[in-house]
Amino acid sequence: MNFEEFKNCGLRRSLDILSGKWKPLIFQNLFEKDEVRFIELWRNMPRVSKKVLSEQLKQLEENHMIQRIEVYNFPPEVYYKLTDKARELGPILDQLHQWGNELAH
Amino acid sequence: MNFEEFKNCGLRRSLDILSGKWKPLIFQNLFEKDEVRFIELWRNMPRVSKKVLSEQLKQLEENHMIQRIEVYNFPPEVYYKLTDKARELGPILDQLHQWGNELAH
DNA sequence: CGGCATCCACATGGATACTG
DNA sequence: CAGTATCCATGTGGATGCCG
Repeated sequence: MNFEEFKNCGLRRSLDILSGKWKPLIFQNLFEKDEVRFIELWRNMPRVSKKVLSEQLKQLEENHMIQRIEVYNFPPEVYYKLTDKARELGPILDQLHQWGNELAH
Repeated sequence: MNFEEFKNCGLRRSLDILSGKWKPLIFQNLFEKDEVRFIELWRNMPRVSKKVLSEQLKQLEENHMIQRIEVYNFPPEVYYKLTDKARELGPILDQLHQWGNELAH
């Protein structure tokens, strides 16, 4: 594999989608349920600002990993759910999780 | 999974090890052979400076993903090879690669 | 050859306040 | 409630040069 191939290779694309400090935790939260409301997601990761959480969700949406579902209320209600393609990542992330837990530290 | 658990969870650790612009390409090069010499590795990714390549290799070494083998010559010869633990990543990265290639783009 | 030193550009994420 | 706007600190990687 040379550099030009690498730029667009599947591995590079996958890791780019997963890159971001809070992405794995977002995935883990969304795997557990069908839909999760923004505020609930945020309460599960209180160390992140809403700005940053919004950014990461927007990136995941652009990458077709999540679907954004807005209910037109006041106050607003917005839910996020994983796409089918994202759910395929489940078993792979489980393996990474397992492998990482076996590391000495 | 709450935030405190997440900080040290296996998934976060795995992705941290893989994070870095050139890490996947380093892995792919090293998977193909037993040992690879520094200069050969560098020639396979000519868009990266030697400084950056060195940094990424050092991080991988600190994470016990590669072993650094130095031959005391002049000019110096340094080889890198994957550890057994790193080789376990092979099948997982293959799945990520496959999944990434199936994405519409 | 295999680094390291230096300097720099840009991206990422944090803190806070504000708004429809 | 679900964002945006603004400002800022830090980190990551690129460019170049030097050195044993």
